[in-house]
Amino acid sequence: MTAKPTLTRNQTLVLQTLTAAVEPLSAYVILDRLRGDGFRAPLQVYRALDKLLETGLVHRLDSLKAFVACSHPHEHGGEEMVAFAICESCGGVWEFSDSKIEDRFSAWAEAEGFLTRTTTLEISGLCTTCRKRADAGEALAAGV
Amino acid sequence: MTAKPTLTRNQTLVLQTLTAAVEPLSAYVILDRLRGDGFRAPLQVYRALDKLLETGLVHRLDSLKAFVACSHPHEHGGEEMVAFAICESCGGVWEFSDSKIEDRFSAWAEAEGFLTRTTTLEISGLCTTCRKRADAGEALAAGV
DNA sequence: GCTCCAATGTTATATCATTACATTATTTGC
DNA sequence: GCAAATAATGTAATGATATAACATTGGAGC
Repeated sequence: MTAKPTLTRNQTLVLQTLTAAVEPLSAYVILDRLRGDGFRAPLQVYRALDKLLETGLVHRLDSLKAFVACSHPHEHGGEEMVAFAICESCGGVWEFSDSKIEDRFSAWAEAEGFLTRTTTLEISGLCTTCRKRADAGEALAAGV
Repeated sequence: MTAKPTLTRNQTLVLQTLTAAVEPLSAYVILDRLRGDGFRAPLQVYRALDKLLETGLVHRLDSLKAFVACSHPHEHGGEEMVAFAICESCGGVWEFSDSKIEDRFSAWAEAEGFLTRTTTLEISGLCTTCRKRADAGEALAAGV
């Protein structure tokens, strides 16, 4: 909805840093990676993040206290309910949305008269790759 | 599943504090409320919380960095996927679960080979009471 | 009593986030 | 263009949340 939000220098740098990273990054890690670009204080990162979160270009993973670039190529700033799967082993994040999930939350909210503003939907565990590796490791440890 | 976990003194005190509170409490607020009972350091609270979280008697609301006593009278320590609605205005929390939501997350996980360990499902907004109050306030402000 | 292990106490520190205020850029109206 | 208004930035200090490390205590089982 927000039509092409032109980003400032700091916002661009923060977004680039997140986009280049494979894992979610904490604000302080972002800060460290941008010291070469003149960043000196956490607030520079947090302020850029605030704007990026507003426009939906970045998401905050509450369960990790970390940030990721939005992987949805399509719309930004929308109201779509988005969920994340986070691998505890490799740190990978999968962003997905499911209209049925959204429907059920909406149904609950409507029944209760609750007006939903923001959502935090995160599941943590092991991704398929790490799960297989863990299984192999356990098998080895068990002497199989 | 965990059959009647006998709580220690500190765990009991922390749980009582959370149960008595109407809103979620941060660890440091819990600490302050228990100073009269001899609590002196954050770790005393966090350690008690760790155990209470393990057994499912308490939940952590990641989006608030705060803790609430579990309102489910039935089973504890179970694997049930539980969701929370949090009112940004009054601080109230509603705990609910929906097997359809659970099913959809499970379906996604199964399709991706993801092994779910923990979930964070939180929606924030306005509860029905606060929403009505807000509407009334706006109407007033608009001079209606 | 002794041993083992879980729980506790205590200090220090790590990590995450915001307040407050001064300064610089950018836009807007004229 | 130019001044006023607004948004973004810089900087220092502080607040809020969480954990590490290590010493001590308290029971359960023998």
